[in-house]
Amino acid sequence: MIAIIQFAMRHSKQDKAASHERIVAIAAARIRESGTEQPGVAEIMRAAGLTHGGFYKHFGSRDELIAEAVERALTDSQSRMPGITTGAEDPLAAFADAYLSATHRDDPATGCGVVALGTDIARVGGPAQDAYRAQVERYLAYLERLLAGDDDDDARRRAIVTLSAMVGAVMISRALGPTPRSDEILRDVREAVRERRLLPTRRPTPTQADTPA
Amino acid sequence: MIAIIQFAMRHSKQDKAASHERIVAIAAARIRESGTEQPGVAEIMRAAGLTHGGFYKHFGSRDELIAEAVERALTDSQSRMPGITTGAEDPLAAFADAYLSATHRDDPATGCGVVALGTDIARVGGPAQDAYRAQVERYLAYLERLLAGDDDDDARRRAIVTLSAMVGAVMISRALGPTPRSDEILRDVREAVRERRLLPTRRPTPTQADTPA
DNA sequence: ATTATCTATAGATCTATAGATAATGC
DNA sequence: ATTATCTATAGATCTATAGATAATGC
Repeated sequence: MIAIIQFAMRHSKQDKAASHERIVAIAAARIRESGTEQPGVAEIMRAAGLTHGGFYKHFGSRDELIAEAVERALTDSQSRMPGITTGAEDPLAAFADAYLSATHRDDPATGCGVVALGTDIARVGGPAQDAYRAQVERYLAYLERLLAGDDDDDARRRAIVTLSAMVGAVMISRALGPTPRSDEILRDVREAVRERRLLPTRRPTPTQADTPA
Repeated sequence: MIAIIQFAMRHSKQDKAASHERIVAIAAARIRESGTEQPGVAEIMRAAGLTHGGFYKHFGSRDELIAEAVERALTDSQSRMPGITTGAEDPLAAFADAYLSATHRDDPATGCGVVALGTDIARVGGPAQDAYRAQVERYLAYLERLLAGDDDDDARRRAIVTLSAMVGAVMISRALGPTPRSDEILRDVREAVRERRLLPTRRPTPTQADTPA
């Protein structure tokens, strides 16, 4: 009665590893798009070309997959960093251009996990939160290195302000959708980062307003 | 057999309005804590001192409540703004102090919806997204006003960069939890905003590095 | 009489489990 | 023989609905 076309059902250990990898990769993309709660086991397995019943031979629970997927989502962006910046004349500018692009805004699934999972991570906690902390540290170390070489040693503070502005800009621009205001936000923050005008050395002019109007 | 103590069951129109209000207020808090998907109808109604069955006399669907709750969550923060800044010697500093505080980080339920709902809003869409856009506009207009009066008319761009940094800092600090790094991020961005060192006028010194090391 | 709320439940969906099936690998 | 995957389903949870109950308000 019911004819189900069954193609490519493999059973080797190698194939199991490939299945596991596919499940995690798909989950890592889906949770960046839709959060850690929305995608169900059945949907993820279907997208991996499998049925939901086999899921528990790969993971002890849905939570276990989500933890692994969060880690993957966060290291994903990191692994794409060298391709963006190596060989660039101005690595910071290249990074800002890629991070604060409409492409990044419009495709959270393949983008930075620090933005996409920002509001979910505190609710998940555990190893996923550790992975988040580690990725923030990597970003800060990276930005600090790129921002050093200026005339004072405030690179750490500049890295913090720069990361905050970049992450905030992408989150807000995504929430707005592809509107002119959204483009404007990406562009203004991109230029501020490129021109290194976030937390620059205090201007020498003593005309600082102590009491604002 | 089953004794249920039934207290304060009222039925006036006035009480219905009060119930509606309570449901929305509770939902607005819960979605900032846990996202727009997690809190269920039954849980929200229980928190409002009601049973889940009565819900559909107040709202056509759960989605309808969520839309109203998102709008409430976003205007909530706006309505608390005057109390923070009016009468302050430096309103921008007062705003930065409140926004980039550990208190705000540690209590999303009563905090800014632009941060708390940032990753959810694009998924919800509709009137909720319009409410988000409106709140971003209000923040930008407010910051632009506070940042004007400097020596150039870049206030709009500074408002964009400032809002991005503030929103990003609170989101990241929340994701990290109450750690030293988290405190550091809040503090550094707070000081950068207070000192108006985000996108200040380009320094007059012509020693700008055109070709970075 | 009207209606705000309550109790009870239908229907859908989701996680997790049990047992069957069809490959791999000794 | 082992095991990766499949089919089928139990159990829990959630939205939404139906009908009962107990107030308000004419």
